[in-house]
Amino acid sequence: MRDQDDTKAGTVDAAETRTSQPTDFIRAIIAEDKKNNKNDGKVHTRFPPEPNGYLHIGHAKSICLNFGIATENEGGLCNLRFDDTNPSKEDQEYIDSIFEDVRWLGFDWEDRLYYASDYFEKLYSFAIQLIKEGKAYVCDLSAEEIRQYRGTLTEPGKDSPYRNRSVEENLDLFQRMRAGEFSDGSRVLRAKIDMKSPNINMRDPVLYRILRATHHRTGNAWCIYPMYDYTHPISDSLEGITHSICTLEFEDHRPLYDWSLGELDIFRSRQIEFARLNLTYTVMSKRKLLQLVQEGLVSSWDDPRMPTISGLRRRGYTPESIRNFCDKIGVAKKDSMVDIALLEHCIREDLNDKAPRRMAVLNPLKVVIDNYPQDTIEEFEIPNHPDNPAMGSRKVPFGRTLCIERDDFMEDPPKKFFRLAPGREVRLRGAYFITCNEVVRDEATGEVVELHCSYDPATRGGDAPDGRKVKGTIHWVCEDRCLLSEVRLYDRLFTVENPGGDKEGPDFKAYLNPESLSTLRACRVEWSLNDAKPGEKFQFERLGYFCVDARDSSGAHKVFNRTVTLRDSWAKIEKSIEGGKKDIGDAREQSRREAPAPSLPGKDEVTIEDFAKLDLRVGIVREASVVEGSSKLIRLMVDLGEGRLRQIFAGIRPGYPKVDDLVGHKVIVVANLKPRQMKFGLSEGMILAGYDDEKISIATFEGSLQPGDKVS
RNA sequence: UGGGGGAUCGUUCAACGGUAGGACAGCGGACUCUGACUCCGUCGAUCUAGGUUCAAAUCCUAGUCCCCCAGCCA
Repeated sequence: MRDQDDTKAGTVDAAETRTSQPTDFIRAIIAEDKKNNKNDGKVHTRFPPEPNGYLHIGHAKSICLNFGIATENEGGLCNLRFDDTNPSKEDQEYIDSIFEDVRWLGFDWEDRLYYASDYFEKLYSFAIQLIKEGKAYVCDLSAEEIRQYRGTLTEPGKDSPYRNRSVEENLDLFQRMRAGEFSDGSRVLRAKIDMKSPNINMRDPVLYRILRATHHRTGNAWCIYPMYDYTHPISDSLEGITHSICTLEFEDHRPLYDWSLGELDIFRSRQIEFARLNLTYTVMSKRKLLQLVQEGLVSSWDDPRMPTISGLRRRGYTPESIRNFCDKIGVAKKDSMVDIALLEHCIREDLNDKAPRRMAVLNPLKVVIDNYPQDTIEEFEIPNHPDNPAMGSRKVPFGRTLCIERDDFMEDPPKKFFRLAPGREVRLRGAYFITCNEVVRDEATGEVVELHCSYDPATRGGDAPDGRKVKGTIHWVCEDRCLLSEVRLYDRLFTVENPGGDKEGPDFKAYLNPESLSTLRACRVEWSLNDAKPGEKFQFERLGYFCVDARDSSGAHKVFNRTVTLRDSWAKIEKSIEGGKKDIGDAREQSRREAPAPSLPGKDEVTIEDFAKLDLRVGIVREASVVEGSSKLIRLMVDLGEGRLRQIFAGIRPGYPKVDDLVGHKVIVVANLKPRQMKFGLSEGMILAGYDDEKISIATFEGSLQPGDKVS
């Protein structure tokens, strides 16, 4: 079994690991109920997955909530119950994965494992009871007819012609449904409630359908299966669930939930709804995740790019980090989209303390230390953690030829580059100072293939006795004493924040990130990693956190998954240089060095820093139309390369009597403006334009710049 | 246009008639044998319009916007 150590966490007390005391409206309700001694002060929750897919981080939120509430309350309990009422979609494989995932997350249902299918017989009896009391009837309408009779959102439904069958006939028919006398879909059992209810769920909802499918637990014992809306409240009630916590979309099912318990006059569980978790740059619906798996867009449910628990586990996430994340996101009723950066923060926070440090070179560049003795290997004792001596140390071999990261050398470096360059001295982490003397390139391609350096023997261990400092420390491995490994670099699965957000327009798969996985097969990693176990986690210094892939590694051949990069302030500097902010950056430095510039009379000044906050982007006008009811506004739909168009209202109609002329123009858009709600709609940006009292014209662009490119 | 929900910094969660606070992200700086970590600083919000009140994110009225519901799925 993999990740044995993590699995042991199965007995942790979630209340103990809680770093703060989050309070939310659900816990407030429960506290209030306890105070009033409702249910004799007992708190009993449940986590009720349907075994038709793998659990994902959204389920983790629910698991942490339900099990968390149980452990926080004296005597509180949380059941695990499979909501297995639809055999056509469910599978034992999913059940097994759910066991593993819940346990791995650190929660324990003890002896309280239940299946809705265990209640089939009781559910049937309750149905008989409803029929006898005239509260349910067998309906012979086809699925299509039921839909028509149901009415619409704005029109009431019509009573089924079978609604007033006698109790005897209903009883007979329902018993024969169970006995298998009727074909699939030919009849259903419905609750008799109110076809005119404004709540569609109350328009005589279906309770049972005929479905000949082999159930993963009950086999072929049944050919009628109860519906969720009927099964769930009764299951909760039978288990004595005091607080039945579910997601927002079930809010308007609550009247039916309450109806079932009320009409049957059994223990009243209370349903409470909260907003499900959405995470940026991923999808969270089981349907979409299943699609990714089935269409081979990812390798499996536990592909490390998946937001599934098993994917996160394989990626190198720890249960603690996920629990902590669930604490931090809170619980509320507002639809929300949590920044995946918060998840990344949580795993960094955890692994920073736990992960031993190692050195690994992903894109090797050969370095020869010319003044180092031939055929000599020495060993450095390097601590496993800079702040925690208790984590010990390991020996790292060093020799005349080394590998360093290609990115750690630049022939013509910009000012802020602190790493190796011709004539520069840097520290090899834990070893020596070296100075680059010569660059060897491939004659044909011009590519740098080797560096010749000299080392200072006096700096052994990494410090210079003369007190001289170096700006940079880089990591390295000994070329003759290292491991050749495969490293998989993962990035976000989608290129847009909300890939499932388009109701019209492209399918979510159109936004898959083609660079979500890059596999490096010629990485040089430090010798000691030879002993690394599947699932074991490390920090590769200066690169990120990595774990040994539990599926594809074998003794000699190791595969490392990058869990998450380290925070990288150099990448930001680099990006700002490339992104065309260079001029502004330099100007910023300049303005700091120089005395304040003389003020311009009569003008309100903004600083260069203020101006730099504007995110100016190239946009292409795709649509333009006049705004009825406004003499000035034109409504523009502008392409900023974001995979959707932005609506922008611009007061430029006086300059553009023929709005169609605007279509196709490249314009400059202030892209990071807070959207403004206008009378005519939301305006998501501004277009730069020039004007005097009479004329107005927008600033347009020629040339090869593309939508979304930066302008400065 | 039926019913059910929801609107607070860029994001997310608080504040329950009495100083709008935290976390993440951003920005700036200090420190550093990881451009990591840590530390310090900083930016930044109550959907709109009225009303009640000494005092409103919170109460009232009227709007606006967003989400969910017409499976014999859950």
